[in-house]
Amino acid sequence: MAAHEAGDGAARRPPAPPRPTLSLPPRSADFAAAETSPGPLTLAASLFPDAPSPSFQGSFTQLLVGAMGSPAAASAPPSPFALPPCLSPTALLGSPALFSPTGNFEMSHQQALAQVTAQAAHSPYSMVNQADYSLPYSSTTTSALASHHVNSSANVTATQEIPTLSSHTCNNNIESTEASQGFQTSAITVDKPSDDGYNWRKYGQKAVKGGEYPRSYYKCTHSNCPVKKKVERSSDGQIIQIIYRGQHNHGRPPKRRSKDGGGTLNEADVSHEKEDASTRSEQGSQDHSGKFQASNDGISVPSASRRGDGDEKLLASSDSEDEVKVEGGDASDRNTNKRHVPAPAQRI
DNA sequence: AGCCTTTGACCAGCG
DNA sequence: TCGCTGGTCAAAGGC
Repeated sequence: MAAHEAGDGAARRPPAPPRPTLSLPPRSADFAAAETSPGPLTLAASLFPDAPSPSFQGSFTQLLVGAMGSPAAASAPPSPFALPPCLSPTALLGSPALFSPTGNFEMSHQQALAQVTAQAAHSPYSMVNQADYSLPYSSTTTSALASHHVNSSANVTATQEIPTLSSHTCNNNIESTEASQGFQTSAITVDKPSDDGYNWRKYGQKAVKGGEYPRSYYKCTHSNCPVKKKVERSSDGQIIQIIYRGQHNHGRPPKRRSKDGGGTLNEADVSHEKEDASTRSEQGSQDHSGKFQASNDGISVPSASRRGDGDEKLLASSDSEDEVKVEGGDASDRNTNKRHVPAPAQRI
């Protein structure tokens, strides 16, 4: 491999042809919608018109921050709970059980943890049964979530793709409250960051955050589909964070990989396909009326070195694009070092 | 043959 | 203005 690497650099780049796809305004056009959309709290409020926005917002933010395990949350009630995919903010929002009629959370973090972990246990995000989920969380992310559920911060920060969540599944699962139940934490890590039903092409990898976590960049291979995702892995290859950007402008393609028993669309696929269609149209309106944008770096990455370290920024910051962030693992000790290049990401 | 991964370089935003 | 950092490109190779 060194062969092509050697001559890869400057010779590959002729001097100056502007990159067609990159000659976009800052924050590429893919995410243009994000910039014109209201922030997360706006949507939150729109989802819960009955909820007095101030208290709701505060609670919502606290939940997010608490879930993220960010420094800001450290001073909050102990909140070592992890949000599994199903409990993305939107899922939470869509889960009336989590809210009092007044819009306040009625759950403690511990309660939430119980539900969360229960969902993780029941979640289909497993290597065994990787039924397609609308929200493309990786099985390995789930593994990370599960294995770290006690003391980790699994972040689910959602913006625009949230409507593709299979909230019905989540809500069903949320009924199960046995946190200790069935944590078959498969430590299996696959190179495919997530078999979410969509096809992804990796277009880049970079060591970020001091090189602790190699981040991989994926694009949806569907033509004209703007969706991208970033996948961060821990040194042991486990996915610790997935960040989705944009919306799929197409349905889930028929499964091609038969690795996990696929090959044909199973029932879940079909149902999600339908759901996708419906949620997409829903998204369309949502994009205009209010984009869920709880995600921002300040929240999702508990780091003192991140730009923006105040609660206010956590609340107000909305400069991130359409992102759905899934984070697993223990982030408590991240971001401490300056860049150092670790051993290359392990191939699994 | 076509698709995907790898990987160093380039580019832009930000402090 | 400069350096750092994150995001992306695109050739080469693999499957």
